[in-house]
Amino acid sequence: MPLRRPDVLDGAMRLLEEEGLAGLTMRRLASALDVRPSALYWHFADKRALLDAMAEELVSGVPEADPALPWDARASRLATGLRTALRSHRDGARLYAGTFVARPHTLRIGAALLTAFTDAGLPRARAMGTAFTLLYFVLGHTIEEQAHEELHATGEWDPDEAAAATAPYPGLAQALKEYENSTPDQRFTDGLHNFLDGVRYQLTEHRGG
Amino acid sequence: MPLRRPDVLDGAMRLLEEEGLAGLTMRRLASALDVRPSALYWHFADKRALLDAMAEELVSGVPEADPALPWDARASRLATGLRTALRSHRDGARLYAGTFVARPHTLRIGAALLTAFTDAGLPRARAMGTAFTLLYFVLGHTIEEQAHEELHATGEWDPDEAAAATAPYPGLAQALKEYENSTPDQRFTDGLHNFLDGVRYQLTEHRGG
DNA sequence: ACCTGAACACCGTTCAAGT
DNA sequence: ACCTGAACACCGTTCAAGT
Repeated sequence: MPLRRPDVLDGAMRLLEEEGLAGLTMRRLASALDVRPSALYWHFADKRALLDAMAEELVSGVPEADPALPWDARASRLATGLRTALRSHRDGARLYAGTFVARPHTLRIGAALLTAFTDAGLPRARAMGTAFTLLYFVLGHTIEEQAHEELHATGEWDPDEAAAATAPYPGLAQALKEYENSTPDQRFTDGLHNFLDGVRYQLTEHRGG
Repeated sequence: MPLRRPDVLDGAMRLLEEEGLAGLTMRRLASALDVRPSALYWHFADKRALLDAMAEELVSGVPEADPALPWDARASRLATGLRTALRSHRDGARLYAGTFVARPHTLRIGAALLTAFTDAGLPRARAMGTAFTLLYFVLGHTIEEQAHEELHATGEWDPDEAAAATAPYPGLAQALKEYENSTPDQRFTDGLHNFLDGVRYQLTEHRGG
């Protein structure tokens, strides 16, 4: 039976898991699907289109935020849901960041975030900027998490080297150590709460001025 | 006269400007320097090492923050200085984000940011998280800026396509339009100020609790 | 509709050998 | 100390031709 577009997409997601983003090549994907490389170009115009579709697939499961919830709970759930989705595949955050374009699910999440912040009471342009800033936080944090995991998993992490590099800045070394005492989940939640507190602060400022 | 390490680095920075990150290959660099590709490997262990050195070069000019300044002015100057440095070369932000490792200037900037936030009164681990969050903002914002510029410069920007994509979300389309009415500088400054307001809010919270 | 065969124009990297 | 020559093991992509 012939290969279909979704089969190619599925194969690509599996290959990503096994080989990581750097190991995901059209030629390897073809051979995993038992087909010649040129066959893939029947289903996707080029590699970029495949990566875009993969990024879309990745965030397709981010749940809608219940509109009955208050704005901060909605923003919080969207951010957490996005992080979970990005973490659901190896190199997911980097894959997504590399294809950050206007596609249905991405727009859906962006629109929902925006609505949360306009509902909070921010003017539209500012709500847009706030939504972007939250996305930068989620992406940056999750990229960092996954890079960290990858380094440890592949045994590339050298504690001595890290210690040597931070030696000129003992305060930084100490702060990093304390920072890494908490779990990634905890650090993400803390950062998210600080962010939302910042938005609340903007709101009181606005009411006052 | 023979090629030296700094010559290779300089050539690479110039090639980045002309060709962008995707066009920066070892082979093209070699031919720009009038040398065979293998010659480059005498000066740099591999391409990754060259990119790391380029990223370091990029942020080497970020000025020290005057320690006499209040913490928020220091954080603000560091963030602005970093953005300026990243914007000083084509694809600078993407180059830097792709090599975000422990190198002297990067550590120097990180340590300075950390000190700003501990001086503000945040506990060490929280100050560290705050510093990371600010870095995510600067990187994310600058990557987005440069991607936007690149799309316009190469004529790949299609307003009709953009309009069609956001059509299902009129609120989003409208907010994006208003958001893009201001300059990138203004948007960056706004985001930065909101961020610093958030830190100030954390501080009052902390004093109270 | 979907795939193969064969090619094109590239990559990064290694390493013996040259000067 | 610095470079060449020559090769190895890859890439993404195109396109005529097959079924």
